[in-house]
Amino acid sequence: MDKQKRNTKTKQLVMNVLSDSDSALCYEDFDRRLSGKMDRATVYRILQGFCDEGKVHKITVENGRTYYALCLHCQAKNHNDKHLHFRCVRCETILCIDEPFVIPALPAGYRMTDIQCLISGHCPNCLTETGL
Amino acid sequence: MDKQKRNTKTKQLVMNVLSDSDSALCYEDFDRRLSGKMDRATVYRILQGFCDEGKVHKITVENGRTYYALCLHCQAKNHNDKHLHFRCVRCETILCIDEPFVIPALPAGYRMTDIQCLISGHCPNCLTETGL
DNA sequence: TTATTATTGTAACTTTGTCGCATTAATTAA
DNA sequence: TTAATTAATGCGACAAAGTTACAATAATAA
Repeated sequence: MDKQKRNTKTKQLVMNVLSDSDSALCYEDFDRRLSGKMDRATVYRILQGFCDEGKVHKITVENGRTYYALCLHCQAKNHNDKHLHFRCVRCETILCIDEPFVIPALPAGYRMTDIQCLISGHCPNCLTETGL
Repeated sequence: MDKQKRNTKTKQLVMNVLSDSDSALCYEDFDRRLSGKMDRATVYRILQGFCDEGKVHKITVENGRTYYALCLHCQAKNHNDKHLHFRCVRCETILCIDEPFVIPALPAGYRMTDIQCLISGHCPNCLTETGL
């Protein structure tokens, strides 16, 4: 029997932050946007809850931080599959690339349940700004 | 002017641990295999040095840990490209898949410099053991 | 053998994230 | 509307990952 969830003010606030952003956010981002008014443990718990519900997905980045993004296009059932993420090495923005991509084949004997693909590089904005 | 590197005993020990393993290792693994005799900061510094030299590459995993693996097949120049890694969710082994894979295309305006692709699932050994 | 300086160990520190527990508040029943 | 139930929150303590400053040590070159 699952615990039933409650629709609290804090959850709404976190969800608003997610909705208002077009890129993935790490804890620091949430803390800043919530003006430090919400406890760290609460933020993490709420985000983890959203992940468990399939509303949000996690992106683990080389800087050791975890980023969270709303699952808009992949809300359906297999929201764990086919995630392609992009990280700009200049402005450090992390975002979801919504275009489908070819999932790499594994050698015989392996079974895939999830795939995380993170491409680093320059986003369009930083490319123009640096003139690369 | 780059600092010149020195070939120290500690570096050799760390390199031996890497060579003796057929999977990627996290700090905890190094510490265990080195019997806790080497300082944490030293281990991290040496591993970071190997990464900078292109001998080793990093894999960042959802558990928040960083794994390190010898760059055997991709030793050449563009060792950052085309990495496909596999993580067994049962035995927690992380390894490099040496087969080439199709690098996903980015939308126009983006430039890729690196790609990290981590596939989670069951490895052949755990598949047989669990009878899945 | 000596001088130079890269490397190491130590300790302190930062950041990320988790956990137990008392308190608060959302929901349900009365 | 009020009272009862229990999910959710805030707090504090904690653990793990990783970094940094600095003094001591040890490769390398002279």
